[in-house]
Amino acid sequence: MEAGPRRQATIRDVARHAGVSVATVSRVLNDIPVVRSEMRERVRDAIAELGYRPSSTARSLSLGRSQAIGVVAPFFTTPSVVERLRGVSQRAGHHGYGLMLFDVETPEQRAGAFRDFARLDRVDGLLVISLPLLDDEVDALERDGLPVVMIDIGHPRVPHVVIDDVRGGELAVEHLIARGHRRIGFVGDRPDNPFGFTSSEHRRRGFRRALRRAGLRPAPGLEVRGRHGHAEARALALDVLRRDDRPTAIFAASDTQAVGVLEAARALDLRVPQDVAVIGFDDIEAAELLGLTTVRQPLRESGARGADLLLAAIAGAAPPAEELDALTVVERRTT
Amino acid sequence: MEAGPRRQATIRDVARHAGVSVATVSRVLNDIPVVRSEMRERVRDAIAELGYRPSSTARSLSLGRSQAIGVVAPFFTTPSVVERLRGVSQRAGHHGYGLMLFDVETPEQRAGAFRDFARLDRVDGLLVISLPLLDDEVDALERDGLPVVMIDIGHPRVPHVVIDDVRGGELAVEHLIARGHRRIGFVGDRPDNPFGFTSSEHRRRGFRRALRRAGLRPAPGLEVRGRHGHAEARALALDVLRRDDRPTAIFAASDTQAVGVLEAARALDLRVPQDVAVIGFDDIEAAELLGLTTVRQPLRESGARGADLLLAAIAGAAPPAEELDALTVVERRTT
DNA sequence: ATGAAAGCGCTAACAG
DNA sequence: CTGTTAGCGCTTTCAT
Repeated sequence: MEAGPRRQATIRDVARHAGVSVATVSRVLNDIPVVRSEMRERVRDAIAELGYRPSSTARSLSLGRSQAIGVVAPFFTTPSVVERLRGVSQRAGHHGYGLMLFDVETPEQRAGAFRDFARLDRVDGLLVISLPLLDDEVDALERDGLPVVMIDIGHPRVPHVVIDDVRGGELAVEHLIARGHRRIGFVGDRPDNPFGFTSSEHRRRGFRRALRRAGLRPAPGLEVRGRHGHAEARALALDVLRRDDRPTAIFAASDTQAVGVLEAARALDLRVPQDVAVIGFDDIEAAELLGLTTVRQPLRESGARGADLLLAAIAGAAPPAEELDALTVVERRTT
Repeated sequence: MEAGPRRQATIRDVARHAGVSVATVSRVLNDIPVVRSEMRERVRDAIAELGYRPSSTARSLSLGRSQAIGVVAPFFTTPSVVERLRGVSQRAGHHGYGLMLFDVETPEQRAGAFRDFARLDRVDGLLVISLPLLDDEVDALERDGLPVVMIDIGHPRVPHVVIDDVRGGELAVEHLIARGHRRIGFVGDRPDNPFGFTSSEHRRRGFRRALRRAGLRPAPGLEVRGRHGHAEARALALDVLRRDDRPTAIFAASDTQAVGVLEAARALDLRVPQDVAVIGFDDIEAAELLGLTTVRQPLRESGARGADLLLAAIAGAAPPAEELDALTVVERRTT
């Protein structure tokens, strides 16, 4: 039952066991071709017999890099982050990099994640998803020489991959207008949200622009904003849908919020899309399941691109800012 | 523009700058009370002026531990994993542990994740979610003295946290029977799935037991199994729902599969729950959004408990196997 | 082609 | 209370 305290074999044990020097073992480990094949064999055998596994911590210290990247994001408050993470994971894994997660669920944690010295140094670079970076933070990161790439939100001094949220908002509204809607509501995040998310406001700008361009004027009461989340969106939508001048369609700044709108419609016994049409934004997994029409943004790809940029930055390049332009309306059953 | 190659300050720089020894700096860093407050001040100032951040890699090497735990799981194929991860993240963060992710999306990756020597040593323990461990793997892990805890699936020699899936299957079917259903179908995973998931079969056992107990006999054609995923489940459900002896209710072994059943029902213009009732398992986030009746298992809590057990194991304890028993049917709109 | 030895940055005896 | 120093396990000159 007792797992005897059998110390892990070290490179020295292997060297001794194989009757060679540690340098030789290291060379074998790193596939450095100079080693005679006979030696190589001896070392390989010793490794197998001892069940030796190199210590990546020691390796990191010696090399000055860790082969891991950190990902800072609100993983569980924002479903789209998980989707992006898929892309990140795929690319990072492909290049032999490990993934260290820093979940940020509250504004306090947010500050902590960047200040957390103890943790930050064990990654070779940082990927920041959906969270804006303050100038001080960028200063600090630059001072430390830690490569950073942002996804879904930009900063003038940081390479990032974003989409054109304003255009996305336009697309959504153009879709509704094309279907004959003239009184269109909007449900989104409040501009002063604690994390500083900005995409909702950009999408609202697109919403307004599309209305204006179509000769429509946004009715003030039909635009509502609140905390992110489907429950909050539900409450907001309830208000809007109870008005006398109830909109015939609602654009929600995210699929999560669109779900809230759908819930509100059901609560009021309104049929979707006959009584009220709904379009969301993102195309998270649940959107397909719910049959939600939405503006699709390439979530997985944004993660993949972000990871690639970061890897390039770690390798010494100075990656550019990128704008992904694959926004499309995915029409399903809610419009 | 050039981020001048300003080398990171080390503990020695701080010591020099403050006119003390590295040992003293180390003591200040680790809050060891013996240091005179005057010294402490000097050190603190030096740290601030130099913008010094301790290297956790060096610390890990010296200490022999990394303050991080690894999580191995099929993160993106199984939505419930993400939910469990919330619990893990919360507890790990609470105890100052970092999280290293090892995503396993294919059976090949699966083998790799456990063999990946280079990565495994940088965590103090391993949490394995929803993936069975082979005896050899457990041997290897024990030999290396790496603490492991499993979630959602057990192994005789590994502490784990599971639920009673058989009982869960019973609950689902009892719920349907209580609503008058007598011809009940089942959609689940095939027993020989590539990852070796087992919960579906256990739930099926519960399904059968409940039928038997109610004096009903399972009609062979109404029980179907295939690859995991909603698309596959949809196809399977389509077959079942097209039969002459179409069931009046279907128990899906997971919410993901229940979604497929719902899609099939819609494709055939069957009303839910009038023409066919559907109950799932897990209570993932989408279940609420879809109004899916389901057997709720405490996903977040399983993650939290697993993390706590692992932390205890790392601290030297020998944690037990645990069975969470908070299974309940959450009735929504599909039954 | 191989080995000896000097780090990488930190912790923890041990001395004083 | 503070400093000296020997590791932690690996990589990498520099010799040979």
